[in-house]
Amino acid sequence: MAELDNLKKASAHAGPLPPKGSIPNISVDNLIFGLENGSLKVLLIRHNIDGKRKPWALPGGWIHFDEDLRDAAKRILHLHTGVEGVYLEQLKTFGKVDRLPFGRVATVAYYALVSTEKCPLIANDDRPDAMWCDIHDVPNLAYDHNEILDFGLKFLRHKIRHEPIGFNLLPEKFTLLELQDLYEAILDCTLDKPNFRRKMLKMKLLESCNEKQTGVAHRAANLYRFDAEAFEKLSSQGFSFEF
Amino acid sequence: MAELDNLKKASAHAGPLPPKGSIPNISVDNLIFGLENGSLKVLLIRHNIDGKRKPWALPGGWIHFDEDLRDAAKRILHLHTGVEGVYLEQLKTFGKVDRLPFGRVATVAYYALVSTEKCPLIANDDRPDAMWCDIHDVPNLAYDHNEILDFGLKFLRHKIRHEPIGFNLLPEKFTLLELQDLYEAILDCTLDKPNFRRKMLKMKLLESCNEKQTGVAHRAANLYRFDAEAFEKLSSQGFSFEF
DNA sequence: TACTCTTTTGGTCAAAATGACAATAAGCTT
DNA sequence: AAGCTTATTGTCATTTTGACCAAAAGAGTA
Repeated sequence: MAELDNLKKASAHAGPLPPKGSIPNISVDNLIFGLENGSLKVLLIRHNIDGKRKPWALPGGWIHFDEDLRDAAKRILHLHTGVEGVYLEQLKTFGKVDRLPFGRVATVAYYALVSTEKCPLIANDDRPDAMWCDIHDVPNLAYDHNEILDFGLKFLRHKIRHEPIGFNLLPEKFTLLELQDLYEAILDCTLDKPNFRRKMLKMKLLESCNEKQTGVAHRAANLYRFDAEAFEKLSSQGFSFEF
Repeated sequence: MAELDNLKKASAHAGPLPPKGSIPNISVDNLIFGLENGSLKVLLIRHNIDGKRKPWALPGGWIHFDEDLRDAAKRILHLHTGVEGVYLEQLKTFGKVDRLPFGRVATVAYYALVSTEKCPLIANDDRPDAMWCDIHDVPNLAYDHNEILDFGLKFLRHKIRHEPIGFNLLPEKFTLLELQDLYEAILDCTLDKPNFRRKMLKMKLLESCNEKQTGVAHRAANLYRFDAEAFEKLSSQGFSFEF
């Protein structure tokens, strides 16, 4: 049968194989951005196989036959790092012929923005090493994962100016200064505080919590939360977020 | 061998099979937008198999083992429609478990914007029917192709406001009114002529051809071309296209 | 309590951008 | 030459932006 030839070719590799029940030739990889003390991090893992440490990599793996792509990404992220409850968005599919040394595999990259404090990396004997790595100190990663990261970072910088996604990097309640620090960290620039505040508030996307920051040795700032409902409403009226 | 089980599962379908030399479980589909008389079109094809007409669909197909994703999309587009020389950008990968009635296939969707006059649909005995279909009159398409189209259309509307991609829908030399009509067609709104002109010219992305429009029964407008070089330069300085 | 320190928050002001619209210029047709 | 249509330029009030100043609020300390 002709198909069998193709199938053999598909699995003709000397590296990690897709386990039983998973689709050959496709994988998912997760690019998880986090914010910690005002600097941007990315979540990396390192497999230990037969006592040998593999290079750092994005957490990724194979897709089950009966599983949607995003579900697979979510499962694998949790499996490798213990991170749960993040909303994954598709970034791009990377499919160069030679991106892996074994066989032909296209990988669907997903990304998410989280606040690292809400995402503890829960170690476990079955799990690889995991770390939040500062975006400026990323080592050589496995396969084409540096390329995926570079693409994702550019994407993030563009996207944060045109869509209100930055809020995902912060805890639910945040101060305007925390939000501003986030923009400065991602865009790598400095912004004027009063002007930032004015522009952000005028969009009417922030709802005051009527609560103050605590534990600071100076005037406490007001806390806000992102008003997703207001955003939906405005969007449907043709509003377009800009920063 | 365990892998062979997976491989069989991968090809256990009763529908179109990936031919020998192609990757199972992944395909590409092309979403080609065109502009004709100020209205937005999309390129559709209809296969004839054993004299039976299949439903209209986006032009797509299987990827060769030794072929990059975009190359596959390009080859297949040409194969089915005769359209050549368009720049395809990746849109998104669609991979729901049940998106096809046979087997599990994720499809990487590519899109392009072209001026229809530059893209004649070259018929050929081996080719399916092909047409430029008005965006308002799209019929029920095969599989999840309507979903792909809807996603692509939303994507286009957002993107055209934030990146200078609209120029691809026009011939190399165009008038400001043609450009404005394009924006109005895609965004489905009306714009003020002098203001549109002012804003567009201020961005310094248009280079005058020092030529006039011909064949019109009134004052001929000046022709412009998109200055990609200027755009690159500005972009690298942090400039961000907005409309 | 009074004073200091730090950060939030509320302003001002000139410059630039926008939206609405009037007016002029250019080129074809009759 | 007159009329028609569209291109192009210009005006003006309003809004938004960028730079910067200053008052208000707490927390800690003398």
